[in-house]
Amino acid sequence: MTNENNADPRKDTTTGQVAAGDDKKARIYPESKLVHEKFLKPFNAQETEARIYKLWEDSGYFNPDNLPARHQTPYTIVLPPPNVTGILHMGHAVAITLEDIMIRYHRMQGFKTLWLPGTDHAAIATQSKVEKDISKKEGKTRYDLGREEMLKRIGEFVQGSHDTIIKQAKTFGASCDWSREAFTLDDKRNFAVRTAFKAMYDDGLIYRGHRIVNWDPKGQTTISDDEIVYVEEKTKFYYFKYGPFVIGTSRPETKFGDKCVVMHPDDKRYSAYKHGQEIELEWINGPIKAVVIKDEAIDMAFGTGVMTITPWHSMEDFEIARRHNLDKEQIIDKYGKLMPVAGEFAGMKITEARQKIVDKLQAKGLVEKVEDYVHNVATAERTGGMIEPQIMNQWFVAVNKPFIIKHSQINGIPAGSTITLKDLMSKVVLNNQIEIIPDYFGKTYFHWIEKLNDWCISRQIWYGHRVPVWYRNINGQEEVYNGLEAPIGEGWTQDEDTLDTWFSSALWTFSTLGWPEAFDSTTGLPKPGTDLALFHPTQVLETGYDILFFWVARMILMSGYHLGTIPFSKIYLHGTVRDNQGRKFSKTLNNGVDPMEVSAKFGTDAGRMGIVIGNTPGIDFKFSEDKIRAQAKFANKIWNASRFVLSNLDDFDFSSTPELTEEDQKSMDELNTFIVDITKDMDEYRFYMASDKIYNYFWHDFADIIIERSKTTIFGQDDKAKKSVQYMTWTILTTLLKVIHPFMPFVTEEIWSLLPLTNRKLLMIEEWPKQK
RNA sequence: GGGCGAUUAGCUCAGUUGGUAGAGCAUUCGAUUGACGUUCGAAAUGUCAGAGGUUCGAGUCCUCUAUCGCCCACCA
Repeated sequence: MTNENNADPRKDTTTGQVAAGDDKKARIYPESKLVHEKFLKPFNAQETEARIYKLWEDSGYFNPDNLPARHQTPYTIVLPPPNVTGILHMGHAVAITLEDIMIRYHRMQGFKTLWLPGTDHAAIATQSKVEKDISKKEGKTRYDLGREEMLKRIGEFVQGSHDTIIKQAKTFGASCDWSREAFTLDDKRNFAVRTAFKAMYDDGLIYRGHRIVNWDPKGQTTISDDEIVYVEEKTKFYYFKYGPFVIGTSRPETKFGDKCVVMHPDDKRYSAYKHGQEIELEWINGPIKAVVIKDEAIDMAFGTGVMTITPWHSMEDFEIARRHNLDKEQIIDKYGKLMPVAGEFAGMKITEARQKIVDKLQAKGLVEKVEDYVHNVATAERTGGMIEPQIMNQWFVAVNKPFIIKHSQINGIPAGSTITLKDLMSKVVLNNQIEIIPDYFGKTYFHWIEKLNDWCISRQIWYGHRVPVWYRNINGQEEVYNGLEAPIGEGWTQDEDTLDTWFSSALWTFSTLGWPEAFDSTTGLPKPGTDLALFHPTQVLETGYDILFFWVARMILMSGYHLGTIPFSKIYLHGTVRDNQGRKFSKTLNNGVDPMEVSAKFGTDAGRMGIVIGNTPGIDFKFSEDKIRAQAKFANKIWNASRFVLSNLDDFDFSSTPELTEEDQKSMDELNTFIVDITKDMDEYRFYMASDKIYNYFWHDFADIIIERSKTTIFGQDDKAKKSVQYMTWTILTTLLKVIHPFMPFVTEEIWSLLPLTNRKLLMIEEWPKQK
């Protein structure tokens, strides 16, 4: 990382920062009135940033309500709420930078900009993090502590994470309206969740089903299909003699309850066996009776073309059993141990039982052969636990069930029409009401929707929104009640489960803007004058492509259903930030980079610019210190060029408009062309390109050519030409400071504050340069 | 198995509707006591993964192939 060729001992080769206490520069421009003494040293980001951020915060302009009158048209972004599981990493820094660029640009363009911040309680992720910490430090489980104490501990942890996150975001220059900050688990959001749940329950779109779900024995909770991560596993594939058949399996431990042997109806090898025929055979714990089932789901080419089924613990088997109305028996309990049906193996963990079962079958002469086998096993994203499908009572969102939409402003979906949630999700992207950047992610999106099954939303953890359903049992008759509040009467108990964290984040674009209070259910429109009416739908949703399904799609679902609108008109997807070798940042590799360190070392402006240039939407971005270091130099270049321009304006009349020389006029025309070009890039969300052009134009056109050339005139005798060049350099400098500001807000605002301006405003609310 | 993306200078990547190949970092040579301790000028390095096609013209559009990466999927 260090530059070994650099022999200058005064220079810190790691950061490029100049050692303090050297006043050499103080002698160069003692006579220039306009050059503030701060300019006598290189730009000092560390001294500047906190002070400038305070200036912005104190101005109140982060809050759209305080912006000057010219700001009328709303422009809204909701910050993807970071999980309160830890501190922000460079991926968050990219998001914050891009969103801040969008917000600052539009604020300068005169929009009424709202960037609404918040944090996400991240249910499972947070609870399992705190559980791990407690287990490590105190050797206790959540059951030792109990629900109340556990939630208290999580609350304390969350407060700490939250404060760090906010501090980090501010350090990175985020111009969020902190007065509107929200949390996915605060009271207002909880009310929004209960309201949303009830509406969908009443419409039959949320239902309780006794269905097969993804059970995580480690986390002791269900998870949704999207929270599964497939991990390649090398294991054995066993062939067992099963009466007259040979069956293949990778999971001998599930085979106790298998009383059905299934084959394809067209499989000629087994045409002698008829559907429904009973066969007596010797099995693990003695003789059993098995029924022959013919089903087209069987792949004749795989294994022997015959399999037994375990409907309780396999999605596919469950479906086969459902089709033929077969018994379903539980073999494995929720702790991953064998049930009494396993006989002598009961109570054993499946991992240890497997080999013992195979040994027994071997002893009975029932093992045909064993092969090596590589397959993908389902694990839980957060805990890493091996998913064990189980049949359970859980809550689901029905995505394929037709319902009548009450209110709709969505193109092609009139109010009162019958649709499904799936239709809702695909239509708005299909008809371009929502634009995805880059557009090819639309294909991925549709692909996902096509395969989408009902969304399991209940979780058996404690941290989260409690399922707003109450039960009571009177004379063996179960009553179920769903409402905004607990029912009146004796004997009701609330559902123990909590909701998937994405259920509350799916409401984020409108739960943060005053929904449901701000929504008029009679007209189907937001009540006039409310945040909801003003700022929703939002303009852009900027996030990583990795949560397109988890979050983005579900926001579209919820906004469409509850408000009859799109939640945002653009989706900007940034890539994953990787290290300079292209590896993901991870705790095990210990290659993480803390944005705070980047700011401390190179300055926030450099950090922001270095992660924006060349960061194409949808494409993974490699982080490198070299890129940041180059931009730290750029910040100083802006600083020095500003000093030079200022130092030659002592005798300039700022209220004058001198006649320009042909050459200076040409520079002004080129500036205009540049502004036109950049503005187009900004409007079309090509920040990776705009930033690169800005860097090049400032350094290699303005500094290297225009300023260099101006020196002859500045130090020459032609007074008219000098006035012209002074005007031209001053105009280009002030124009460029505005253009750079969204990208590098601190250094530009600091310079702006040192300029001899009349009618001084903060640069952050100056007008974006007009193109001629 | 299905889908998506990438492949451009030594490294990291831009290249917007097709019009003479670009930047940063690294390298080499030179300059630099009137903005720049973080400066300037110049140089070198590319059959734009490969093959075919469309076109007056292709890094860019189409087809196929290769390699790498990612996402999705209940093959027991």
